[in-house]
Formats: sequence, structure tokens, C-alpha cells
Amino acid sequence: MPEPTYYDLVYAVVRHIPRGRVSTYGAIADYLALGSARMVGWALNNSFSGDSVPAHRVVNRKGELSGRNHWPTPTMMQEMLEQEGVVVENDRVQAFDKLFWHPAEGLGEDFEPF
DNA sequence: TGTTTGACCACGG
DNA sequence: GCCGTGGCCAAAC
Repeated sequence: MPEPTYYDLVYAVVRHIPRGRVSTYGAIADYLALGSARMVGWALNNSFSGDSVPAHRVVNRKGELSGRNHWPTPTMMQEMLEQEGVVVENDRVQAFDKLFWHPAEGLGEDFEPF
């Protein structure tokens, strides 16, 4: 993979999510200004093969753990989040608007994976 | 090659 | 808050 693909950018952004914070598919898609939120989901699904990406920090716009079903065990995603100090209840992130982290805030608009 | 599906989102009712 | 609809783009069949 000589060139940066959409997936590589998604992985890079997800890896830069601060510990104890969460982001959304739409925010990443909007930040990258490529594809759509669905592509982020596909990218993360692919991320299970090889690269270790903190996909547990990525939730949908409601703050719900929509991807928990794709983890080895559905409870693992919530465990990881609570381990970082994120309060999760009924498969939803509490104080989601406070913990929400937008890539542009932490990385800047000219962020590149290299 | 065309259709369906998917870890989504915005909008309107 | 819920539900249906349209849009989005890549992979699977």
C-alpha cells in the first residue's frame, strides 16, 4: 500500500483520539471531507485485520456503541471505554457531548498521517 | 456488470 | 423522543 488510502486516514485519526474521549463516524468523515460516514464503518471493520485501532472510541452520532456487535465480545467495547474513564450505560456514552472529540480540535485542519 | 448491503447522518413528520 | 426517506461510497455476491 504505497499510497495513503481513505482507510489509512481513518485509522490515523482514530489512533489520535485522546484517551478517555470519544468521536463519531460523521465527525471523522466530515473532517476528512471524503466519502461518507458509512466508509468510516467499513474502514473500522477492516481495521480488525492487523492494525490495532482504538475503534471502541468511535461511536455513532447518538453516542451509542453501534459497533459493539462486531467486537469479539459485545461487552468488550464498553469495558474498554469504562477502563479509560468513559461512563457507558445501556450501550450509550454518558455526557457524550462533553466527551465528544472532534479531529479538527486536536489535530488541526492540515493534519496528515505522515 | 448490476444489485444488495452496511459499525451512518441529516431531514421532515 | 421515534419512524421513514434519501444520500453517501466501497465491498461482496
